[in-house]
Amino acid sequence: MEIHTNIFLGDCLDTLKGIPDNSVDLIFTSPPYADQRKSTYGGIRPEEYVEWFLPRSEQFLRVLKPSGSFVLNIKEKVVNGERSTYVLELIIGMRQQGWLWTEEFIWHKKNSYPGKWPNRFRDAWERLLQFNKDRKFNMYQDEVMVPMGEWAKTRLRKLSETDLRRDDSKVGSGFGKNISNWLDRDMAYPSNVLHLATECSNKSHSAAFPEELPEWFIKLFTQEGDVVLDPFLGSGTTVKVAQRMHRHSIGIEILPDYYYMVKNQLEPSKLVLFG
Amino acid sequence: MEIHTNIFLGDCLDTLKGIPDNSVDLIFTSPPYADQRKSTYGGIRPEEYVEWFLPRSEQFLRVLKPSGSFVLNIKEKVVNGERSTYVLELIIGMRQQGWLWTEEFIWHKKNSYPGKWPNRFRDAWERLLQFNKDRKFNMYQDEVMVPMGEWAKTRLRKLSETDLRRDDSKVGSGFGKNISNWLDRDMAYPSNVLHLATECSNKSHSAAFPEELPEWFIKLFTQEGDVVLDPFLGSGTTVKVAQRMHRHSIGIEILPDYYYMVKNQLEPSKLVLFG
DNA sequence: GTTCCGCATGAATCGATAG
DNA sequence: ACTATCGATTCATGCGGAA
Repeated sequence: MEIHTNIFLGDCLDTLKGIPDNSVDLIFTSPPYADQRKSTYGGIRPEEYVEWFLPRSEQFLRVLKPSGSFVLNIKEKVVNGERSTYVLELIIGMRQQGWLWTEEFIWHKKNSYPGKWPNRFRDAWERLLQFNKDRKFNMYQDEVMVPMGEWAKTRLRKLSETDLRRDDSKVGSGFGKNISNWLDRDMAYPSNVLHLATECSNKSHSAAFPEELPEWFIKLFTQEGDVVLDPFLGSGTTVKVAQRMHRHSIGIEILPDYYYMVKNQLEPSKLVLFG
Repeated sequence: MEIHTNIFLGDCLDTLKGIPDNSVDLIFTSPPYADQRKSTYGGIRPEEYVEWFLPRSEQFLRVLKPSGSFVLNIKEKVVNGERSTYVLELIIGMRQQGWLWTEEFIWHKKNSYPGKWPNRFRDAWERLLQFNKDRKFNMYQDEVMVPMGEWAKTRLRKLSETDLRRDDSKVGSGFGKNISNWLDRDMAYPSNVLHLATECSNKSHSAAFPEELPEWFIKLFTQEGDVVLDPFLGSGTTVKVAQRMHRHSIGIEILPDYYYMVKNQLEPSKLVLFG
């Protein structure tokens, strides 16, 4: 199967108009945060953020399949000693647009940026807002199971005997599905809190998020051959991970520097055999 | 110094009118969440939550000292497959009321309620919203420093003040002192993510939150002799902890059953020497 | 006294069933 | 159609009794 990784140079508001309705399985992105300093990337001011974002999320809504999900990594800045409210207003605005606000995951950054302020601690978490188009959407929970706590080890010893007997009878009837069910007993489903370290800075291009972040949501919300979109590509982490995981992907970036950097780093489209 | 622990039976909207302006150093509370605890509290519906809460938070704003903080423990429930937005609207409404939304702490509940659903993982976190009246407020960061390193996190997370004292008296010479030396060596400031387990099972009266939660914020935002208010007292965790920590406290509870239960559990006002 | 094991129990959420 | 109630699912924790 050939995996297509297409990246575009431009504003996603315009570029997305060339993307058909209902064609994307997962949108994962970390947009430029609102920033006081006009000079930096994007440089949208907090008070303008919602009106800047909503026309774009309208396009996201259009291109997303009804079975797909939109995961938005965002965190409000501190402005004048207060947390800004633009993320709250954004959620409310997107719901009026037709989005369903399904869930808010927390990304707990284990090694957050150090620092000390008189009236504030280090900010060690970010929001991962999950939006959907429809109440029924694809979710492959088994793909992200995690090892259980300590007590499982002692539990398993006792269970194993009856399990084996059950497995034997099942095997006799020709189906071994229960084996994996029981073997998976040391695995549990995760919660809506993710513990990931921020990417170490020994890489030349510091990304906004570690590869584990898009990887987790790509596993959770897509299968191989599905289409992943990142409309604010940045350093390209999302499409790199998508390509590695055998998902088609579309990336859009407004800044030429980032665009060409990502383009050079990506492997060319190629045949990928799997099965 | 005598520590006063006053609890009132009634709706805080009315009861607070007897409390003077600018007289409270910390408000820590966990109001009944929308549609939760219906059997006991009647259950405020999500659509009515903001208009129910705002008149009360107006009183909170009045009684809080300019140097004080208001910490609100809350989490929105899922309604018809979506997260409700009443908490977001509440934040926006309180800012219009004059509150500053200084920070949002995350309480990561390591032992969240179990369950499996096709489109959702277990909810393992709650919000701890910090509001202030003024940009300058009291914050005693050194009081909540934590040991550094992985080993320290697991070993000492639960080491409360009483535990430390017990170690000292038990060993007398060597071990306790080693621990405290080691404690002093590399302490770090915490972040805005708190890891605490919920209290469950066989405690005499299960509280909505563990004692560590009010304890942490009482340490952070007050000194001995300051005044702590919990306008939705519930099982009384906040005032019990405040009393133990030598802070004056005011608790208000609308349900007679809870009120009398807490009243019976509290130690009578007494002379407390500290220095 | 320790360590180990069993068990109850949560600020949950969904889907089906009933008025 | 819209609301209220109920059963099923599931995992970390702390207590109490047992080895």
